[in-house]
Amino acid sequence: MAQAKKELSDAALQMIADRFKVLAEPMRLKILHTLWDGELTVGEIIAATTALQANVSKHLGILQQAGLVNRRRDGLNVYYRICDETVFALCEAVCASLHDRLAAQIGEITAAVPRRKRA
Amino acid sequence: MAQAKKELSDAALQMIADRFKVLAEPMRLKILHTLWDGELTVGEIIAATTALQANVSKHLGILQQAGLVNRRRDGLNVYYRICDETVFALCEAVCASLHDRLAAQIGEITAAVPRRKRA
DNA sequence: TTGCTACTTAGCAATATGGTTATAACAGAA
DNA sequence: TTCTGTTATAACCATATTGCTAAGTAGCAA
Repeated sequence: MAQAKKELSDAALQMIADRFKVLAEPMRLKILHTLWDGELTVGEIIAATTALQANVSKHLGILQQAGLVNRRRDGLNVYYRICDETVFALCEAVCASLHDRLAAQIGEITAAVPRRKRA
Repeated sequence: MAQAKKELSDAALQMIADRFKVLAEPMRLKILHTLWDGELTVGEIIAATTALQANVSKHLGILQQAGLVNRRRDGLNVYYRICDETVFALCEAVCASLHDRLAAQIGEITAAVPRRKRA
């Protein structure tokens, strides 16, 4: 998995960090989650997230500027969709990692707990 | 790639965002980069990153709390190493995505540039 | 034009974070 | 013990970000 180390300039590090930063907000993840199965209008995203319209719009702008979602106007509605496939892989990798970590912690604490009704 | 959508609680979204947030700082990425090939002491990391000792120590603490690096004391020195393999995959996926996006933008702007010495 | 709906942007307050400096804690040697 | 080298923590300042409210823009219909 771990390839040989390559040189990384400060500019490159900044770009990578910026990409992670876009994904580092629960509300943006929630929005991406609503878009998981396909494109939606802003109104539909607002309804699905129960967030204020101005916030959703701002976050969508950030996601678009990062190149993660695409914008399409159709009459009064604006449709957004995920256009960067790595979003799925990134989120799933993080979820898997978090799961593994918590599972390991459960194992450790379980061993320390006096048996009460360990199934 | 995109699996069927699952339910995600706010707590889950927060955990995922927190993980991304840990990776969303250039200095932490730089530290992880120095650890790419194996464990190093704090002093070695400081030398490799040319950052202040207090910063490196603080960032290492954040990385450790997130479960991304491991801490091992040996005499006066403390060794850190990457202990979450997903770090590699995440960074490489982001780099690939950034590369693709920039390459696409190059293609678009190239078509708009009056041919000067397009090789 | 006016009016309506859908969405975006501007400005503000509160919170959070990173870098810096200074100090503290830890481990070993003398 | 004292001294030294290594790492961690505390306190502060400056910056950045989020969510909120309010105002503005875009497209369509009458």
